[in-house]
Amino acid sequence: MKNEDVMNIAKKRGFLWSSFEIYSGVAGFFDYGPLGAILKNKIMNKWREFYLVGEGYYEIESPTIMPQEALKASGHVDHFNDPMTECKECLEVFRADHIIKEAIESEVEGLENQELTNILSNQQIRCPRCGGHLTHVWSYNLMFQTLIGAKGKKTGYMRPETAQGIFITFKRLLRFYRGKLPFGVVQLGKAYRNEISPRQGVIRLREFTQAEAEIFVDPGEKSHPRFKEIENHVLTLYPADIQEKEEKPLRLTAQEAVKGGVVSSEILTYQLCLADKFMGELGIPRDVIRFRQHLKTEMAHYAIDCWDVEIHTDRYGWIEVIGIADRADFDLKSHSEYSKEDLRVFLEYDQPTIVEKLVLKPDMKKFGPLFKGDAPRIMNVLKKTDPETIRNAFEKENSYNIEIEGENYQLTPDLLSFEEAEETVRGEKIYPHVIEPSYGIDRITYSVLLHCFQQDDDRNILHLPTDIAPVGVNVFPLVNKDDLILASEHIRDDLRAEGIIAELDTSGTIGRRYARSDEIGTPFAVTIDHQTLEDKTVTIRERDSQKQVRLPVVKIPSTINQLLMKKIEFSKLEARS
RNA sequence: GCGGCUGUAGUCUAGUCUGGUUAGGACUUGGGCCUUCCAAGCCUACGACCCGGGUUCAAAUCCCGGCAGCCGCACCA
Repeated sequence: MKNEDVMNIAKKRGFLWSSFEIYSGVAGFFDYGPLGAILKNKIMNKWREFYLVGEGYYEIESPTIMPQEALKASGHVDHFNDPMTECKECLEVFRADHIIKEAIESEVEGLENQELTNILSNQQIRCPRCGGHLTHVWSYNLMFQTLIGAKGKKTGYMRPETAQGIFITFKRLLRFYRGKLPFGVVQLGKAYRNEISPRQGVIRLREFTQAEAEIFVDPGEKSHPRFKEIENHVLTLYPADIQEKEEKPLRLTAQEAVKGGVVSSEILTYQLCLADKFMGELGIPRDVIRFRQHLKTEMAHYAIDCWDVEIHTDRYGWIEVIGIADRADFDLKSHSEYSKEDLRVFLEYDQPTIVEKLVLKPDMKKFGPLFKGDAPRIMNVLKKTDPETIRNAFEKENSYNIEIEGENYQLTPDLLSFEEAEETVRGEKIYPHVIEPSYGIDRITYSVLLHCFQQDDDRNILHLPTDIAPVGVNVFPLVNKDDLILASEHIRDDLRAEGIIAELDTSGTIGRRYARSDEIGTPFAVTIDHQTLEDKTVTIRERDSQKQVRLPVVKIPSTINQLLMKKIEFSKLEARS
């Protein structure tokens, strides 16, 4: 459907409102209204059904404010920081590093703003559009910065993604999973990016909700135990080379995608299928979903393979709603280096292997007195050096020099001896690779509204799947007579007691009530009429078919519940009655 | 961040150019009448000049600034 119609209805009926409206609003922020909040929660809960229940991944919740160090390690402090410059003449804004790179053809990544400013003036680089002078370089950081504590000495940022909370707590998680790969951890929550000029409604938000899973796997074992279950699942794949050739996307089964090397691994393909099934259960039609592989140029340097799940929209074209990446060992390695914590996993071999090894034996009686205070430092370096190198040096030059912080130390054969030793190696420590499906919940919610909405003549219908529709059932007295209203109230209360969100509407005529009910996507309506008072039966009306079935009042709550949970079909009820 | 266009009830809109009485209409919504199945009809009520400043006896209307939206540019690890 059309963006405009959907957004109008979303606004009118309480799904989505732009935030801070009475203060004229702030771009990039949206409120979920009463129905929107339920819908979003139901989508998130369905996600949990897939990943927590289905896959057995546990959920964690970490803070939305993160200290600078953590984001330094993740690369966000440096890479999320764009150096900008403005032309004083035509007022055009540019990325300073891009301009310089083009002008002098050398890499300037990682330079300070002052250095970039100096290069701009020294090299007399001018505005590429009008030749005007450029201003000093300033940083535009896409992270929201804040200060932690009363004295505000510690810099913090609103997290730009939920994933980092999982990587940072990896050691604890590994222990929780008793040290064995593979395992998955998920987090659902808010993330923040201070976009320069967000202008695409709920598609580009400054505060948005992510649902991310981090699946830690053995780098040598990227299969999936349940791949068999999905091997015939057909996906619409749009690989990088096909994009470059400007050809049409491929329709392949999961098995074909793996065998043909289209997707880099079984587990990644499994994740694509899972995402496809998820979108299907949200009522997104097949033909508006495709899986687009990142081009080499757009893929982060550490990623092995990355696929975006894209949904087609009339307004914004194909939009990314899910990113599924093989991030390799980048994050854990980086956090290991910055935090000095060992974030590796011990992988035990099937069979222990015995290796012949040269072992270095320093003669501490001579070593200590000779180097005195420096001895521990030298020992430290020696431990990291391959004994073979040292022995070779001794054979050639009868000495081996090491340099530590400018100081030079000479080691001679009398200080060290070598020994051949047998060592049993039971395994090795490795950084697991990370498979990351990352869902943009707001974009998905928007896509669901967009593609479930339908206009037939004058009738607006939101064809939401029954299990994510905000209101489960509406209860209507056919006409506003006291005894019918009273009976309706009882039925509504019975439905609520069953755990169903049920509403009573007595306003306007019956047709108007059905219309309102359809427009917010309520799958069923129960109508109370004169016959109800005589034989204790009511009708259930199905939103999509507009058909009605008459059932005894006592059966209503359980029947509606089963219909909503998709345990029975409405057409089966029809057949029975 | 830049430029152009725009901003009147929940929605669509008249009025703005050319300043002047109580800002008009339609739909929606609330209440009522009627009504025994899909936005019918009748009565009735609620509801708006984006915000701030300036000019003027007087500003929805003219001017300046801000905010927001749309379009184009730029940005989008």
